[in-house]
Amino acid sequence: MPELPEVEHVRRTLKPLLVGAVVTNVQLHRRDIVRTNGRVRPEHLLQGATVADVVRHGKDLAITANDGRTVGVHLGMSGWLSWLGHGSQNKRDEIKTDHVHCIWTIEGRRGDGLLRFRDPRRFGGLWVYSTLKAWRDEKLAGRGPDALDVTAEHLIEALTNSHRPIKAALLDQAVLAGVGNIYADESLHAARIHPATSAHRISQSPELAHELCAQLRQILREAIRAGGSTIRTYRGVNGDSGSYVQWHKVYGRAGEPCVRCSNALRSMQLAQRTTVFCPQCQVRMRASKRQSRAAARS
DNA sequence: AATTTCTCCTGCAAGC
DNA sequence: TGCTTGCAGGAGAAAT
Repeated sequence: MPELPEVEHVRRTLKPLLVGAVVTNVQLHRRDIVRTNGRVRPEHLLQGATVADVVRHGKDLAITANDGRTVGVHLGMSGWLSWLGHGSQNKRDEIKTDHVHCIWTIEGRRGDGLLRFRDPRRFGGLWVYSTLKAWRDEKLAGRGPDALDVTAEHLIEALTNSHRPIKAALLDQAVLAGVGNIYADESLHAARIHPATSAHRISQSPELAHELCAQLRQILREAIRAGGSTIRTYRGVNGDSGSYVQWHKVYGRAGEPCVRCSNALRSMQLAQRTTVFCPQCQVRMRASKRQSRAAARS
């Protein structure tokens, strides 16, 4: 389940391998993994191009060429970009050849290799654009700011008058981009906020908004440093597992004692997601009786 | 209009 | 052992 830290780890690994390299061949094994309408030619998927950059916003990735051609990549739930170079250590990749939908042949300064897009569940996909700007304008349309750059002021502004649970708001890519189930739960626990707390309550308290923002950004930075979180299937470009799972305080730990207060962590369904939290030290802020009556009247 | 639920998909694990 | 069932969830569409 690649979220911002996993996608950023992929980007950082991929960038030095691809920038300045030439895409000499493209094999598309499944037409429908490219989500753009119309005919797909190898040139659309960068055949013949020299890679200029690998960029990211939230969970979205883009490989862009010197002439502007850009391929957007979203890993969805089970997407995996892997590098198979000369003398590659990527043994796992050599075994898993099923569900490989696209293979790019790369000739680069760091050596030649194959870049593969594998996605068993196909929640992910590829998008083609003629410019990087088109990717930003179309694919990123409606996305909130990248979670690494989000400010408390933005959260306050975006959550004013929002009455859904704060957890649902954090998962909404229009509010901020890059947070999924793992890092939503982890940041709410770190900030001692109950996941069912109404979002506008956060925006009413600058202190809480700043705390949530600071915890979220710190957790994301630490997770990037650890190479992300490997739950089941996620692997880095070279087949490496993300080690941030060992730092998870709540995700996947229902029933275990809270590291802060030793109370048993609980699990609940929220925004159609399994949500793990500590009922003891994650305080739910409820509306006062007077506010509830006022809300009922309006 | 804001918010929730549904839908897509496969692999894995638990239960019988 | 082999079957069925349930669960995992990103994000856009559909429903409320």
